[in-house]
Amino acid sequence: MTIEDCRERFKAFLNEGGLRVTNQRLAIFEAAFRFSDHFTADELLDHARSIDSSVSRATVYRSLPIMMESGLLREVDVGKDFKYYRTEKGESNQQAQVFCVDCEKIFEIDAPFLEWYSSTVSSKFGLTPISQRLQITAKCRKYRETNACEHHS
Amino acid sequence: MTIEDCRERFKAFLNEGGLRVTNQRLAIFEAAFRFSDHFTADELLDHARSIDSSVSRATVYRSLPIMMESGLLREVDVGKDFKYYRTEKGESNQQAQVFCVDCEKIFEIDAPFLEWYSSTVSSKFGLTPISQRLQITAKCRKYRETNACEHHS
DNA sequence: CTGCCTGCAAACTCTTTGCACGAAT
DNA sequence: ATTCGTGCAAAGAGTTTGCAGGCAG
Repeated sequence: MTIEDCRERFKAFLNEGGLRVTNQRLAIFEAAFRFSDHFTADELLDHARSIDSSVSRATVYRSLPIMMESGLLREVDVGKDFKYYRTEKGESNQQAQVFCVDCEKIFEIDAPFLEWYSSTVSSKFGLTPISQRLQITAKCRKYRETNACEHHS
Repeated sequence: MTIEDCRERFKAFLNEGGLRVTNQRLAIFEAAFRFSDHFTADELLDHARSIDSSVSRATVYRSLPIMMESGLLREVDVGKDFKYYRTEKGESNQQAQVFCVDCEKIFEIDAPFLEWYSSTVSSKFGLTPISQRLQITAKCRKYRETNACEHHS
């Protein structure tokens, strides 16, 4: 999906839900989609303000759930005390994250077995899976030695 | 490992690290090992206080990292704004969690492939895995309908 | 005795919320 | 004209930390 597709989908989602298409919401949308990568709520606020300086922190936090419900945003929890987000442009939903505690980057990889495995396991407990995530925490020796690494997430 | 083994291991860990064996630390240890299941920092505080009423919240929070370093405690993050903990009595470290959003219980299951998979993936990025977790979020239809379920974690 | 440990309370971080004003439909 | 949306500032939750006194070694 192109960003134009996503923007239309976002507007459609707002309309369908009786939600209003405001400049702030659009600015937050644009800011989110300018990240090629994971970002935090704080970083999103910065970028959104560079597009529309009136955007407030509260509106960012109020918009995040909306974008997640629309399926355009995904929350990534790596066990820190804040969350990362990532736009969802229609890729596979069966991904795992490798989070490096040294360079603090997040790498996404395909894990095609995840969904199958989750439903197999859940059904044993009489449960229905909503989502699954495989998260690997790792360290980077190169970064520890040189305080830099060529990784890009 | 029996709880006695674990207690000795804990004391040994403290001694080796030049840390002191205080009544509070022992009370927190005992409290943790009386849980057969996952618990929160708050619940741990309650139980520890029933053993030694002088235990404070601060000491609980200061003890948790120590117990994790000793390998006797594991942190379980289910994406809520607080963390769960679980004592580690020497079982497999290759487990996945199924977290039910309805009854809020956590089910642990063996996932023997996890470690292998993690190191395979991490090495592609030049990283060394520290830990991995597969976490499945699920819903319980029975609980939603009857507000009760017979699950036990 | 020495210095790590402790309880207390305040501080911190990220996130959420109440309120009155402002803007989309 | 209606409502929903917004910014601001304060509240909230869980966790961490500075400090003065306390206890283990």
